[in-house]
Amino acid sequence: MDKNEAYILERQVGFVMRRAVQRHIAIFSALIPEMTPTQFAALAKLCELGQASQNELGRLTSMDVATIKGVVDRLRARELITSAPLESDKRRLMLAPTRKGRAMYRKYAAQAAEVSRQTLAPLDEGEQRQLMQLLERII
Amino acid sequence: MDKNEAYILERQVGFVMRRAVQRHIAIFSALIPEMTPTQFAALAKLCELGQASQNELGRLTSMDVATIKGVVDRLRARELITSAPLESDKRRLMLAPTRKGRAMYRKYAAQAAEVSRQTLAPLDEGEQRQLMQLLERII
DNA sequence: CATATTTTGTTTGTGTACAAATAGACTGTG
DNA sequence: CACAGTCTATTTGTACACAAACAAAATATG
Repeated sequence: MDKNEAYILERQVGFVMRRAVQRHIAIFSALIPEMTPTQFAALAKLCELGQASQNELGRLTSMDVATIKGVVDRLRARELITSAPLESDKRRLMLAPTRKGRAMYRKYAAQAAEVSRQTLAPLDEGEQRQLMQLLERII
Repeated sequence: MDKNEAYILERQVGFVMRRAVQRHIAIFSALIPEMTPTQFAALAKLCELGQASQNELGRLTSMDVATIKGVVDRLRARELITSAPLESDKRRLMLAPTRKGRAMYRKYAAQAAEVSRQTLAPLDEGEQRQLMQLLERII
């Protein structure tokens, strides 16, 4: 059994990424305690689009059908978005941000960018770009 | 409102890391459907240590007290680890892998390394090292 | 047109992940 | 010794994340 064959947990990408995500979420919830990264992502994308079906929003934010349903339910419960079945396609549930939802998005967009900055703060600008590019390639 | 100030979800570290983790987990569960990355991490660390308290194992695998409890419960239910209160400190729950647990670890250690390889496959060796080093710095 | 297939959404079950509250055991200090 | 503070584990509640099974609606195809 070669020493180099040893499985070292701390050197596995999955483990390191999981920890990096944990730190990121901690930073997020310190700066934006009002909502989760996931909820903000859905709200931000919906504000960007103006409107979208639940399924569409899920695809664009990388959440599966069950996950996006829960996120949408919670956003709607807080009156940040509305939902209504589409007349022309009764399967689809069209979502749109409320005035309150758009205000919430505007209020926290800068903070959310700050979350990214703080997450990447240990790196200089070139390294930040590098990391982002490398991450995008392993998606 | 400057265009450069726009919040673009797809360019936020948190979002990109979340997607990279999703892909990693998908690769993991394709190669090792028998257990989750988290369960394997706990088992691997426990096999490396020989034994550890639940709390210790949680710290070493970056799982909080509630999370490690659930993971330990499931590993114990599958008879991959044992647990027993420590005589010299009755607060602590000492864990150890069973023979079956060690066999499971040995069986999948190579596969787990392969999961890391496939996750990083889009990158060449230098880029892989770079990514790992950058990730470690933002933990 | 009729039906097979696909798409959208819901539900259920399992598994992380974390906050907060609780209880019991230990340790340190007066 | 007493007891305040700390450590370990448990419990409860909330929130992703995904698989699988289901129903209803739309689309494709023969």
